Order: sequence, then C-alpha cells, then structure tokens
Amino acid sequence: MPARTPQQSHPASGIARVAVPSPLRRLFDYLIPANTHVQPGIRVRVPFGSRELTGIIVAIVDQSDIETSQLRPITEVLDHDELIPSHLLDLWLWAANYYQHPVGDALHSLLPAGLRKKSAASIRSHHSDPSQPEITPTDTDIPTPNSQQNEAIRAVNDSSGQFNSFLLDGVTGSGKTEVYLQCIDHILKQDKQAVMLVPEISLTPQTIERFRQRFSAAIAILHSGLTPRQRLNAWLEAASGVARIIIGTRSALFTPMAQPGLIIIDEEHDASFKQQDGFRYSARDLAVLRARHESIPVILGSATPSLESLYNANTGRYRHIQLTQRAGTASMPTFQLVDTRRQLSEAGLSSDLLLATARHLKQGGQVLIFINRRGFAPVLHCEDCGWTSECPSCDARLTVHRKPPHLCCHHCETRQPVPDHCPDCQGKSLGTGGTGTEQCESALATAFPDTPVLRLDRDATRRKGELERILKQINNGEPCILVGTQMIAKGHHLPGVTLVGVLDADNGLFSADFRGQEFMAQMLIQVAGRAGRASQPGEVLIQTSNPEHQSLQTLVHDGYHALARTLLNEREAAAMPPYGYLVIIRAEAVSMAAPQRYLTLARQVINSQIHSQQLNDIEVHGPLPAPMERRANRYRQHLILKSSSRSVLQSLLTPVCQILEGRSESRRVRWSVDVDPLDML
DNA sequence: AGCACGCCGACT
DNA sequence: GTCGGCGTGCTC
Repeated sequence: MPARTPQQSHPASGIARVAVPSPLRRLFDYLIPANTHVQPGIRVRVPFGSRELTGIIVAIVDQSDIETSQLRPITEVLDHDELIPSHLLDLWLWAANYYQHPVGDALHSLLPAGLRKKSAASIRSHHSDPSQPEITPTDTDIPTPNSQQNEAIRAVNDSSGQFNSFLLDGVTGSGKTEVYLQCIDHILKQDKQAVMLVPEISLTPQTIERFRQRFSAAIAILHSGLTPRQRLNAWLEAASGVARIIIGTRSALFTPMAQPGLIIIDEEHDASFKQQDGFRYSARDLAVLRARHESIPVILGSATPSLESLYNANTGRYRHIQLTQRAGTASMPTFQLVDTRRQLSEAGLSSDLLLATARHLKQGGQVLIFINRRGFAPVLHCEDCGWTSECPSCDARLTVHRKPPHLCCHHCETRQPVPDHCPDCQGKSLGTGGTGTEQCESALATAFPDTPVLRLDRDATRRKGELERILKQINNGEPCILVGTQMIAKGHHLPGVTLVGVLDADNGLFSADFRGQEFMAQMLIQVAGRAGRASQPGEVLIQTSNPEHQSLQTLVHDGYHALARTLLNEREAAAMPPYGYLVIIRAEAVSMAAPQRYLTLARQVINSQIHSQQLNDIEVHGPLPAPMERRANRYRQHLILKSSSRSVLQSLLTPVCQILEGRSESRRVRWSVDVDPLDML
C-alpha cells in the first residue's frame, strides 16, 4: 500500500459514485466531505492513484463495496448546480454500457472539452465572435406546405409532449426541411427547445442561414470548426435554455436542454451519425432513446432511409410519413445505364456520357460528374515488369496525384515523389491505371475547352473558403462541368444541374461489406437528386460494366424503396441487421501475430462465458484478418459475434470485456468493441 | 491510460 | 556504482 498523506478526519456525509476518465470499465467511490453539497450530474476533482482527475458523479449511495477506510474524499466540487440533467445522464450511462465503452472515458468524451479540466461552467462573452449575431428574420413569406407536408407537420405537432418516432421519408425536393422548420416553430411557441442533427459535411453556412432567416429565437451551432470556448458557450446556452434551437453534428445529441421539445435527425441514413473510433455510438439510434426518455417526438428524415429505419417503420416502431411530391414544377430525373464494356472510354468517360454532356451544355445546363476517387489515378505501374506503387505501410496502393505531382496513400500519411523510372527494373515505361477526379477533370477540360471544369473533392477544397468559392461559381448558373467525390452528393443545392454522370457504380455492387449495396443505392439516389431541381427535368447516366445486375435494374426501374425491400429480404434470409445484431471485437498491433493471438484468447473467454451462462443463439466468427489487414504499419484482426437478441449479446459482452480488461495480454494490443458496426473496415 | 515500482544490462 | 529499458500492478 503506497504511503498517503495523512488525512484529517472526514466526517463523511455519504458516498459519491464517480465516473473517472480512465479506460477502466467501472465506477469509483469517494467520500463526500461534511458540509459539501453534491448531486449526480456534477463534476468533482478526485484523487486517483498519484494523480488528481475531473470526474462526474453518477450516483450518491450510502454503502460502498469498498471498505470505508479505503475510500478517499472528493478534493473539490466544480459545479454547484446540476450540469447534466438526470434523464440525460441516464442516457450517457446507458450508451456507455450498451456500446461496451469504459464508462469514465465515455462520459468524459461527451463533455465539451472546456469542461473536462478544472474550469467553472459559465458563459463568457467573446468579443471577436458574438455567439448570437443580431439578425432579424427577413424571410417573412413562409411557403405554404402541400397536403403531404401538412399531414407530416400535424402528425408531429399532435405528439408534442409525448414520445413518438417518425420516419419522414421524402424524395429529394419534397420539402423535408420545411416540415422541420414548421415543427420547430410549433415547439418554440410552446417555449420548448429543438435539436437538429445533420451529417458532418452538410452543416454549411447556407443551412445555418436558412434557420437564422426564419427564426428570431437564439440558435446554438455545434460544429467542428468552433474554438473550445465557442463550443462551450453553445453547449451552456443549450443547457441553460438561452438557445432555443440547437443544430449540430453527431455529438450534439448529448447536449443538455433545459426544456427539450423535439429531436430531428436529418439524412438519418448518413454514416457520420455513427462514431467510428473511441466511443463508437450511433447518434441516430440514441436519438430515439433520448426522445423516449424525455417524452418528446423524434423525426428521422431521409430521401433514402436506412434499411434499419425502413424496418422499424414496417414493424410499426416508427410512424412512416412519406412525401412523394416534388415542390414546384420539378419532375423526377430519368435514369439510364451505360454499359462500359461496349464503349471505348477515355479517362473513364463513355462516349454516351460525353455526347450527353455536350448536349446539356449546349442547352445551357450544368453537368455533374460523380467519381468516388480523388487524385489522378489509383495506381502507378511499370509496363515492362509489372511493378505497382505499393504503400510501404498499408496493404494498399499509392494513388497518383498531379496537382501537385506526388504519390500518396489514402489510408495513412505516406507521401512520395513520383518516380521517373521503375524502381524494380529501371524501365521508363511507367503508366497509370484507373481514373480519379483529377484525370477526369483534365480530360473534360480538353474535350470542352470553352466550358469551365470545376473539381470538388477533399484536395480541391482543402484551402478554407475554396468550397464556398466553387459553389458560388456554380450558383451563377452559367454552363459548367462539376467533377467531384461524395462531397457533391450531399445536400448542396445545385439548381442549374440537368445532367448527372456516375462513373463507377460497380464499386458498391461488389463491395465485400454487407451494407455495400445499400450504401451504393443511397449514394446514387442522392447524386441523382442533384439533377432537375429547377424547371428542366434531369437526366442521370450511370456507367457500369454490369448493367444487367439485378440491384441496379431494380434501383433504376423501380426505385430505391423497391431495392430496399429486396435487400431487406436478403438480410432477413442471412439473419443480418436489422434482423440480427452484430458486434465486432477489433485488435491491432505492430506485430503480425499479436492481434490474432489476442482474439483467439478473446474467443476462449467468450466460449467459456457462453458455456457458463448457458447462452444460445450466438455465432462467433474469427479471428479473421480485417479487409485491409495492414494499415499504417499495424496488423488488424476481427472477431465477429452475431445473435438475433441484443440482450443475449449484452449479457455475454459485459463479463467478457471485464475479463479481457484484466488480462495482461490486453496491454500488448489495441483492442476495441464495436456494437452495431456500420461496416467491417 | 498514466504512473510507480522493481528488476536486469551497460556505460560515464 | 547508477541510468534507464520495460514488464507488472494499481487506481475508490
């Protein structure tokens, strides 16, 4: 027992159960000094080993499992009022437990950074950046909703003050946002608050502007670009009730609200609602739970709902509201599949697509080319000896970039100059394989010398303000060609676009991941949604080497929902989500053998638990190498668990994680648990 | 995760 | 002699 500074007598007035920031899956008990008022949901400073940390009280108890003489007292109370309301704290704890993440670390990560240390939780004004600029709403003419929108608005408004989940399933341009706005308006009139979650990339100034124009109520924005102080202010404004509308990405779901009234998840199918590292929670799933806890309605909105949400709508867990009418005169775009096996293509562009591009430009339209690969080409190879540009740190190939010229890995930080001869055979015949956005951009610039060609990908928009500049040029309405990655699929309003070309639809068709087809379909519909929003009808050309593929045929001829139904049938037959539940235990290490060895141990621990608890209905697969086994010089393995029962997985995992945590082998690998994984990568 | 402790090799 | 590598244990 290490020597401790002798304590004065501490007439304890109860014991506080504290979540301490550490990777340990348990709470720690502390004595509450006399004359100290504490309650669950406040921060305290506590001694922890040889350190002092900021923890969160989650309960007050009068008996500890630890002998009282072993308990140490709370050093300092940081909040005098409840910081995290009890129903919200329950959600935080539930989430840490469900996603099998160490409770102290989970709760710590949900606090805004400004509250993780000692500082007091108070709003301080910032001269350089007032969090509430004075704007009076100018948008006085509120559009009149159509009958479908009215029905949606009425359904949500009728359930204010009680829990209800709505799947707002509306085609692009059907006016989902107007439904959100009117439901928020109704909530504001009851002196309640609304929180809206949006995907990472779509929290644009335009989105925010639309809300500021519409409402005079204070709006708190929570996005990644804020300084810690701005973020803290927004958080505290929501918690205190000063802010009436909270708009933010994933983590905004955990923001306290003084008078909660409504939760909205926009683009609910979007992958960014699932955190992909550390505490791997799903903000979309937790939103429904929060709404239930707080007895308020929740709206999940999308033009391409996730199979999970469609399933929940089918089974009656969500109320399914469909918006099928497009606003104004806009009509649905027409789809056409282009067989790339039959057409010579230059830089991945088929002659059909080039001809269509010329036609639309001539008619004054804008053209959008979607290609989900940035850079010039995905590989450099030697035509003499077959050498390819492998990444030294990953099981991947280095991508060729021309602007500026370099080779780089899209999975790690590796960056190399472009060799002028083959490193293996010294030959001079180096060629590129495949097409990226840069190559597509330059090929189109050559083919259409009189038309501006704009590229929209992570590289082109790296510089701040560059995205806005490109969008502004598009919005001037002049004919142009826009080449881009995923970035262009999401949200941006591009009224001048009349033709959309999709270069590589095959990628999603043959993805190793079980959600590959779902993601592909959502992507194609989202991209197609960019076309024909204005008066001219849109045209969508999808290039594929498998035009006869059943999924593509169904999507193109019968639409997203028809494909969703067949994909759901396939999932049911395979007992995959949403008909079964998955958990992945991941392990990675610098040595090749360690992760597999570790997960073999994990599997033994699992088997003995299954045996001792007499669990059935659990499948265990692996250890298996991850789809890209080596990444950034680390070897990665997976252990996959599957069951038709969440609670069975839960009662298996809790003791398994506890046991693994205590094993010394756990220190020699990086391991994590992913409950309801989005993909196997 | 941190951090302390303790046990071995190697170097001023 | 002692500086420092990392394996092991502990945190209410």
